Order: sequence, then C-alpha cells, then structure tokens
Amino acid sequence: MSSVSSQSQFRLTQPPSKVLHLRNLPWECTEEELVELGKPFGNVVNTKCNVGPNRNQAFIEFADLNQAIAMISYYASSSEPAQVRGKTVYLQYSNRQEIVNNKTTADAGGNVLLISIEGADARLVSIDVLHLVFSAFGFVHKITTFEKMDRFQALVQFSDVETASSAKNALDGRNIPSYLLPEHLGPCTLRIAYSAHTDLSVKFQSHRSRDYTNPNLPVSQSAIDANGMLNCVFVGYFDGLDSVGTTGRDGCGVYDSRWFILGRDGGYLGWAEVFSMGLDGKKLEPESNVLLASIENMQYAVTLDVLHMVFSSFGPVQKIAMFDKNSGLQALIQYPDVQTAVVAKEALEGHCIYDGGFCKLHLSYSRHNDLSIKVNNDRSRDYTIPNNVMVNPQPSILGQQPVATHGPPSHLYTGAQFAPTTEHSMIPQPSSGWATGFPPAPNSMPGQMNNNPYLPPGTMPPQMGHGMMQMPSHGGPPHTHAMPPYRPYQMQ
DNA sequence: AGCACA
Repeated sequence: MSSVSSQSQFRLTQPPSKVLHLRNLPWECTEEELVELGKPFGNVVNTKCNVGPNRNQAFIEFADLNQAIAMISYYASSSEPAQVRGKTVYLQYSNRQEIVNNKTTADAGGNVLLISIEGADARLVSIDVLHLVFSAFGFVHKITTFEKMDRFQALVQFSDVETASSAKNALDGRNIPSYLLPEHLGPCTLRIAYSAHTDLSVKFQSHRSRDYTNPNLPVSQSAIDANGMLNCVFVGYFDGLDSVGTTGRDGCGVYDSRWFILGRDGGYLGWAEVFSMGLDGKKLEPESNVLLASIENMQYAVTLDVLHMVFSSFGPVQKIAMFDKNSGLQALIQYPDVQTAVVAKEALEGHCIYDGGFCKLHLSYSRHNDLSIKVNNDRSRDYTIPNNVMVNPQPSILGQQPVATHGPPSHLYTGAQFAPTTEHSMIPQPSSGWATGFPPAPNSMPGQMNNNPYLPPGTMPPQMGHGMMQMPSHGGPPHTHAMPPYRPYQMQ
C-alpha cells in the first residue's frame, strides 16, 4: 500500500540490524575481504559482495546484533575509515535482518560457471581464448557461448565445484590478459557467477560451443577455419618456472610456442598452447613459411650448408638459423612462401640426412614468419643478402663434406644425389630443383633412397591419405597442388 | 556512495 512508499529511501538513522550494508567497495572485493573487515567485531556468518549495478556494494551479516553495532560504533568515531584495498568503505545497518540466499547454503557453487564478458570487443573473444583462460585452473570439459540481454556470455563446465570456484575466485572481475587477445581489442572483463547447470549439452564442436571430452563429436562448419582446422588448446599446469622464459608481450606470454598463464597475484599458474586440430582429432600446427627442424641421432655434424642444400631442393631458402636446444640441434629454415614449406615438410619429415638413420629430421611449422639474421656465420645465414654486404666472420665452405663426429662420413645428400634412383622418375634434377614443381616423393628423402631400412619405397607415411588430407579447404597434398612458378635460384 | 534472486 501507500503507507510504505511514503518513507524516504534514505533515512538518516537506520534501525540496527545484524546485517550491514557496505558501499563504495572496489569491484574486485572478495567475500574473504569482507570477513576480514568484520572479524574484529564479531562472528561474520554470511557475506554477499559484488552487489548492485556497479558491483561495488556488499553485505556482512554478524551472528549477533551487538557485533554489528560494535562495528558501526567503532567506525562512527574512528579517525581511520573502514577500508578495503585502500578504498574507503561506507557502512550502515542494512534494512534487512538477514542476508538471503547465497552462502547460507555454504558456497552453493556448481561445477559450471556463468561468464559474462564485458567490454566493447567482448564478442570478439574467441571460445579458444576462454578455454585457455579457464584451463589454467583445471580440465575444462565443455564451453558454450551465447548472447543474452545484449551481453556476451559463456558457460564453462569443470569437473567439480572446487575447480570451478578456484577459477571463479581468481578470475571474477579480472580482464582477460591482453596478450591472449588480438592486439586491437580493448579490455574484456570477466564477470563470473555459478550456473545452475551441472552438465552442458554440446551437440557440435562449433565456434560457439565445444566439448573437450568428446573427440568424436561432429564438427560444425563454423568451427573450421580457412585451412580446415579446428582451433584447440592444450594446457598444462605448474610444470615449473625453470622452463619458462619471458619473450612475449607484456613480459609474459609466448615461450617456445606456449603461452604461460599468470594468476591474479602474478604467480605462475601453468602453460597453454594453442594449436589447430584436424577433423580427425590430430594436432596440426598452423602452416608457416618457416620450418623448425630438429635433428635426431646426430652422428654427423649437420652444417648450415648441408641444411641449405637439403632444404633448397624444394624452393629457395631465404634464411637459416641454427641453435642448440635441449642438448640437440635445431634450425629454422625460411622459405618465401608457405606452400614451399609445406611441400618441404611433408617430403622431409622423419627422413634422415645421412644413410643409416643418422641425422633424422623432425619438422614442424615455426611461429615465425621472418627470421632476423643479425650476422652471417656458420650458424645462421641470410641468403637473400649478398655475401659482401653482411659481415661474414667465417667464410662459407662450400665443399660439402660432412664432418664426422663419430666414425667415417656416411653418404651425404647432395644435389647430385637427387637424381631418381627409384620408380619416382619425375624427381627433378638439382639444376631444375624445386622449380619443376615436383617434390620428391614423401618416402624418398634425397640421398636416402638406397637401401634405407627406414624408408620402404613406395610407402606412404601413415599420416598421408587420412581424413585431414581430404578436406576440401585444406591446401591439399603437394602432388595435387599448384607449385610455385619457376624462378631461377642461385645456390651459393 | 545509498539495499540484493531469477
């Protein structure tokens, strides 16, 4: 009726209540901080924070009315105002007698979180980034995203309530780290609540929903990028800081193709790696014009010139950088285009530079697109710059003799050995090299064709001919793909 | 800086 509405909304003196109303709180304020604030005055039995349109209000409920009175009285006469995170907090008795809902049922959280992403660019946050962020706290089973009330929201399902609550506690009110977002995006803030759901229903892997527990789920077209790949995230936890460097933006981010994830206190939470997944569930790396080669079983020294020769069979090698990694040798090989790198990778992967299984190549796509070669030496070279321009402290030795580290040199692959020795009669000669548009058959690593026990002739590597290769939008296997046009290329 | 579920 009207007798109630005639009361002023803000009375100067509230009747006492064991519930206190707090305002002007920082929006990051947690329940724990509220408990800390009230504890000196009595037993805090319940709290509620992030209340109101600005989420800067809260309630504290004491076990006893006198405790609430004690707190109000204290701060009424104190020279030091109540503070949370250095912010002055204003206190008054609530006009309710108890805090309803919420924590009375003792952290009635669920294993599913409801996430609202706030910010002008919230809609541009990909499901993969969300997965990455939340995976820092445990295995994410499923994610669905949707728009509601003009807000971009997501449901994130964890295994259990504990994991979900740790994610909520750490991330609620936080911005998604900028280094996980495309550079042009503005801040995207996470607002997190518990959902009533316990198990999300995900019918398809799509750009809106993912089920990370079911690799057999149908993939909707919307989840597939131009290369016919499904972005995915792999995450590890707490694997130690010693292996983590700081090379990314913001002083944190990418190391060795992994993201590492920092918690709210700046502490290390874990690492994550974003990659693309083929429809068969296999991990695919995004293609690149730069290949990362690691060399296994390196009985013979692999020199820059050897690498240059091997990789030049598929196209002009622009740059090579060699370095030691995990007590092994790795090299980055840069081609002018992705196609050439794809062809080279598929042809060379798993093959050996020397007979007998020595110096086996393992190739992956690098994240780099353009290597910066500071100096031409025996470990790195920029073949696009004439020799006399760059300082060349060690003259290149073009006699292609492998340096044996153990035993006599084996057969080194040289351009001359590129001549067909098997049924693959179309393999180009070194003079025409890659330019003929036909790479060596995948099983016929140059120089490896004779009696190589590792490479039965005419055998397709197992990864060939499977689902991902058949996908129409994929670049396609090299023999069906248009090759780069012929451009004369001078070997040094 | 001024009272919260749905």
